[in-house]
Amino acid sequence: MSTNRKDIDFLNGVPELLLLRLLARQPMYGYELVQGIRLATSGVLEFGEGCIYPILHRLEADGMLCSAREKVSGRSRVVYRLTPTGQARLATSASRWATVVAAVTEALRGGHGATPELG
Amino acid sequence: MSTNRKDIDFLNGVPELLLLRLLARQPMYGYELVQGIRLATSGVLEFGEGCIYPILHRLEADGMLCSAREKVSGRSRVVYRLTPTGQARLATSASRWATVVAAVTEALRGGHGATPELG
DNA sequence: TGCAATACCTCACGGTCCAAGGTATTCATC
DNA sequence: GATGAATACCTTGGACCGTGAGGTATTGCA
Repeated sequence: MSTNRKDIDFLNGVPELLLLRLLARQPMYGYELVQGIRLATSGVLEFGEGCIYPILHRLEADGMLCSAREKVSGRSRVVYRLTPTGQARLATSASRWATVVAAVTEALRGGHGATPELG
Repeated sequence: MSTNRKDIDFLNGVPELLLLRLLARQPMYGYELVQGIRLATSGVLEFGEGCIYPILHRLEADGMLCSAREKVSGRSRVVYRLTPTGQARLATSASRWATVVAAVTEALRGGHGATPELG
């Protein structure tokens, strides 16, 4: 029976990577980042606040980000900035991403040596 | 503290995709698929049996694969084959993968002109 | 005989994302 | 000024995936 399991979406780690990338460009606040990811991917990827906020808190706890309440457009918002540690993390994370993409792409194209003898 | 947590590996759904792809080429048995993924990705990606076997069972339960005990090299092995449903799943899954990769790539390349300095 | 590799399987665990809810403020419309 | 939508932040529960460790049995080699 075909279960009603949702399709796997290949998104493990992607929200964190995109948050780091957006914050490398400029400081932003949480809600703005939720919209920012949608815009940066032309609407293809969209992550809810229940995904984004916990990641922001975790990254800050790990020293990748620092936050500050600031007035933006006359309103108090929690603005996040990338720390040097966070920049390093972005570099390694983006590199890992490229490695995985290259490996999967190679496998999908049906590289040659991929066939151990069945006999 | 920074690094008690393992880095996210971007591998959600990748084992299933690669299994479908390898089986689209030819029938294979479980242990062979474990090695096959390593070979097909030049050793970059490696998934243990604790990852592969459950996926094979689930895909078979969903009608994507069919299995049969067969004699290979004089030994009894569980050989898996891709069904038409599995082939369709491979197509949509590979397409979804390409979409995600394109979207993330777009976001990663997004305007890097300005100084990453505090705004 | 002993040991490694092959071959299949299961389970508990930690981690990630998602859906759904809660609170509070601002803004447009009536 | 009342109403509702959008903004803005947060937490919780659950589903699911991949990992690592374990179990069993067979085969091949020294």
